[in-house]
Amino acid sequence: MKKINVKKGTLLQQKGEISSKIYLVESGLLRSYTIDKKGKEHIYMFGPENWLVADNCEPNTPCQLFIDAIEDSIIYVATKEELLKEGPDLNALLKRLETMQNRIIMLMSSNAKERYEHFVKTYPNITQRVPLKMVASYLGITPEALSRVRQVLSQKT
Amino acid sequence: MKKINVKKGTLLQQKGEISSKIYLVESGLLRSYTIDKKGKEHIYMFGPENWLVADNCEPNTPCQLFIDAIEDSIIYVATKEELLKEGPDLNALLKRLETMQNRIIMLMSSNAKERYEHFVKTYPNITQRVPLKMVASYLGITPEALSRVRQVLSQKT
DNA sequence: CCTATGCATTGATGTAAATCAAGAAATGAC
DNA sequence: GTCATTTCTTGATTTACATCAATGCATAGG
Repeated sequence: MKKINVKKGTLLQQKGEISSKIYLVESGLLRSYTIDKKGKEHIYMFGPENWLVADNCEPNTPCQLFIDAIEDSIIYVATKEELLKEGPDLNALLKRLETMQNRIIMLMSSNAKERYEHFVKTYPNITQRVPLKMVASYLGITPEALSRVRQVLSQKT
Repeated sequence: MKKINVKKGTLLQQKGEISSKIYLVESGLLRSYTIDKKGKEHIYMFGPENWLVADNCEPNTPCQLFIDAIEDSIIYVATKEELLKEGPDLNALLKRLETMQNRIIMLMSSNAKERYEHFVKTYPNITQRVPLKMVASYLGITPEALSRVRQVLSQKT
């Protein structure tokens, strides 16, 4: 498990690579995202401190996700084989499944405003660290739509 | 790990229950779903033969999902504790993560037609076994929208 | 310091899908 | 079998959000 420093903007993994790695964030902020056929970016996950960032693709197939650093970060890198050998953290895996379940339910049932509220709950401390357009991309809405949602929410306070 | 027979329509688990179980489907078809505050149903997952159906909620907290049988089914039931003790199937877990990742990307980036095509790929053999309105609920669209999508797709063949 | 580049906001317009409504078809109960 | 209930389809209308476009603000680089 190698420890590395990366500068803001560093691309750690490209869509299409075969042996996608696992990244454990010690400090800083990563993001994983995909680009669809229309060239549009969709953020799959943010990786702040202590999060595990990875592409859960099948072994030995091209991965789907790009991973890069939104902030200068210190991260541990491991191959999936390494992690499997030493026995992965089951609790972390279950926690991950829970997060994804919540996200799926959110995406199926929520409008723009509810999605934003869900995001604030899931990532309480990173709203100020991430540009609005990335939050919008994570939520599956446009920056314009998110801007308007935040406007009405801020008027309520 | 108990083996049980359930009739079509049997409710195995309610939203709000504390000790949610794990269900391994031997034959038949289960579904897990939630009901939002407007009373609308959202299907989280179908469970055909050999699928594992479960609510990935935190231990000892109320679960989110209802689980019931869409067909007469034969299933194995286990508590999460049991499964953790005997060491869960890592490959199945990773496969599950992959499925969910694909679903999330689909929900963020696809329109009604693409969602339906994604569904047919993910569950090739159950389109005929599941009423249209449930497929629509799984895809996060209305039955009306799905009906229209299928109409234009069938004209193309 | 000034200018270029990217980001956020705001307004006008377009559009996919939701909602509402009614009828047809399928399914199930008796 | 008939009747009742649910599901599916089709059409008309509405709506939330996307798209397009313009402007204002930052931040970064020379």
